[in-house]
Amino acid sequence: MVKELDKRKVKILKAIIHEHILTAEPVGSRTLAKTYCLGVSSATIRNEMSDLEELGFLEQPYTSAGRVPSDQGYRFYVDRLMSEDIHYNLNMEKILNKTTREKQSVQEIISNMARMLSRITRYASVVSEPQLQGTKIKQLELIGIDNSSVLIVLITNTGIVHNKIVRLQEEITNRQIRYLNHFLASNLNQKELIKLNSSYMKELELELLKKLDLSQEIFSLIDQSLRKMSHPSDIRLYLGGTSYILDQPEFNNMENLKRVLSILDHEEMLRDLLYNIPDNGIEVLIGRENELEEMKNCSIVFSTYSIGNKASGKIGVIGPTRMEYSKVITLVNTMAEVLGKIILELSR
Amino acid sequence: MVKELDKRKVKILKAIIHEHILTAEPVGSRTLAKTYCLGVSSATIRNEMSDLEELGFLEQPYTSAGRVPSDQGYRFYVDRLMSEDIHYNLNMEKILNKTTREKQSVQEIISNMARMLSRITRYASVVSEPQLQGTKIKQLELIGIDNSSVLIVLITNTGIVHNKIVRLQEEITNRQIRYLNHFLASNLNQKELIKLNSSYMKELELELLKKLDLSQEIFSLIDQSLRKMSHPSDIRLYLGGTSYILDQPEFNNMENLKRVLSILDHEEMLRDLLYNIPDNGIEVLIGRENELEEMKNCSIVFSTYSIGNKASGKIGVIGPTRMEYSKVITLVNTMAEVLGKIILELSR
DNA sequence: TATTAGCACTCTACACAATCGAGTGCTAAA
DNA sequence: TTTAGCACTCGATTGTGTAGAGTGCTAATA
Repeated sequence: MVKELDKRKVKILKAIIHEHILTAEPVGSRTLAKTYCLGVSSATIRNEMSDLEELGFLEQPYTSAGRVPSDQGYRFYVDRLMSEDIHYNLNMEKILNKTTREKQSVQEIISNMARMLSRITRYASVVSEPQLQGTKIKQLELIGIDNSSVLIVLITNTGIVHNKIVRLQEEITNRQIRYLNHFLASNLNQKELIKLNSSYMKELELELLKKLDLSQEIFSLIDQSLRKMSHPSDIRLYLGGTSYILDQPEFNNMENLKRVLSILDHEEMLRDLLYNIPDNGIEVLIGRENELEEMKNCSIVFSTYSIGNKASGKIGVIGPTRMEYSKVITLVNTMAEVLGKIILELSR
Repeated sequence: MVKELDKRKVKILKAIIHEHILTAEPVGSRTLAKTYCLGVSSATIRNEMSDLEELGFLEQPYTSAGRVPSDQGYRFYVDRLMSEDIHYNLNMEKILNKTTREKQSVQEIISNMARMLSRITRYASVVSEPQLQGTKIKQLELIGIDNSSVLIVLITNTGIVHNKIVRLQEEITNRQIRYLNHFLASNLNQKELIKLNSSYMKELELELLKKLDLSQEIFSLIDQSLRKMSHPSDIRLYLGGTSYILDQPEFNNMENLKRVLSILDHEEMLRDLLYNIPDNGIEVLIGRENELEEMKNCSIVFSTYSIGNKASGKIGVIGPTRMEYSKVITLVNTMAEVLGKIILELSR
């Protein structure tokens, strides 16, 4: 689809993108000729720029202004040009390892990661907990609170703890709870959450009822809770650095700003956004490439972190289209890797 | 300290405050004379306004502009004048009761409360979990995860669940965990968290070690975790409607906006702010009355919700100084009451 | 003595014009 | 094919004038 660009066009496009990322202003041919050693005059550059615009890589805010990279321009940059720029020094990994490998719960680590990521990039960051879908139950245990309510505690092999209080219509004894715990431990521990479909659960229920004189209420509540806890909407999101958005000149405009912040303010929207990102490695959505009209001036750089070899959670950054892609991408990649490793290690 | 104002001055001050809350603009004498039936001419109002300014209740953005209420002006309004305005219809309570009393955990209810509060007031809202300080342990239970790590689950009588994974240097058997659970249940359940000072815990530790062949490690970890879980910094805050701030004309100015949003972005700051608010009923901090320079253009209306008769958590609103105090105060009050009641009911 | 009409004055906001300058596109020469 | 040169465009900036809302003061009035 994309026509090949000759070498000089590529060079110029790249220079324009660099300059624009730096200044946030439209880039003109003279500035370009002066500050970058392109070996041609501004007139030539002008002609090339005109071509690049026609090809869709650049945009002109108004006649006789400089050019600004289009979404397609950034896309080309990210896909083809950027790799040459990645010199970003990544002993980062060591630093991350050190600072996060203190005695912390997985959830604390994730929250810290979000904070760090936004502090380093100066963009807003979002990190999700590991999905429960792909993970196994490490422990499922009931704790009796009083004679008609119990706390269901789910610990996954990824170290995430979920809990839910359920209230029963009828009473339950400690003996029954002990039996249930025993039963659940032997039938559910080490099972993958995703395999607990309703037919399997039905089977278990029947088996349980044979052995224990207890109405089906408690079991169906456990079933429901498990379903709820492993539902995407129960996965927590951690965000950091929302207010960095304000530092970006493109959001000096109240309209744009309001749009973006209202998305970050609504967790369910954010969640939708994340879950529409495919799971394969790093994913960059530039401008209108994401489906939210409100985010048309934003780019989204997200990676899936994996625990072992299971796709698991998302980590990434939301910033203006004029983003420092090379830095952000390497950083997000590294952090995704480190996060996956840390959680894996903790879940050993 | 505050000189008594004669009746007419009060009437005028009140009119100005009303008008300014409505329009967000400086209020002039002519407008006032026309729209409010004050029975005097604009000239008289001018004189009175001049006096009110001298007394510190009004401010003038620049010579020959209208007047704007000062912090002191709002303070006077809130303390002395507002009560007459509270007609805000509060079958609210019923609505809240209905919508929130579904099967939800305390944490979900709190989070919903924050959302509701901001949606109704159109200001940013913050709700904190109940403090752990004043509450009792309902259950403290260990769940073995593998032979060197356990999950400590704390359930308070207010229905809040905290948990923490601890990793041990040495191994621990299921039998030991069972014994520990038994021991903890009989010694700690129903105890107030605040009474678990170190001497009491020391005592328990000695007693435990007599009976169980286990190093002191696990017990001191439990002790630490309890301390950490009941520490203020572990109490979660739920905020809602951050982006409503953008709708307020006083925050069209980027500087102000950035200041406020960066506070809302930093949980620890917010926490400080909340914890400096005294615990007696509703508290209104107007403009510079709060100690954060960044929030000098904001007012804070917070109430402490109580569970039974124990002061417990905070619920409230952050908005511009030009706030609809009467509405917000009644609303926050009601929500605090309802929230307290719901949690009490759930913790029965 | 308190109130008010009247008036001069102040200051912002807004609209309009002039100017500047960075940038373009085109043309013709190298 | 490249480039120097030039006319042209258009936003940003600056300046000027005006309208209007508001004030404070003074003198007249009840």
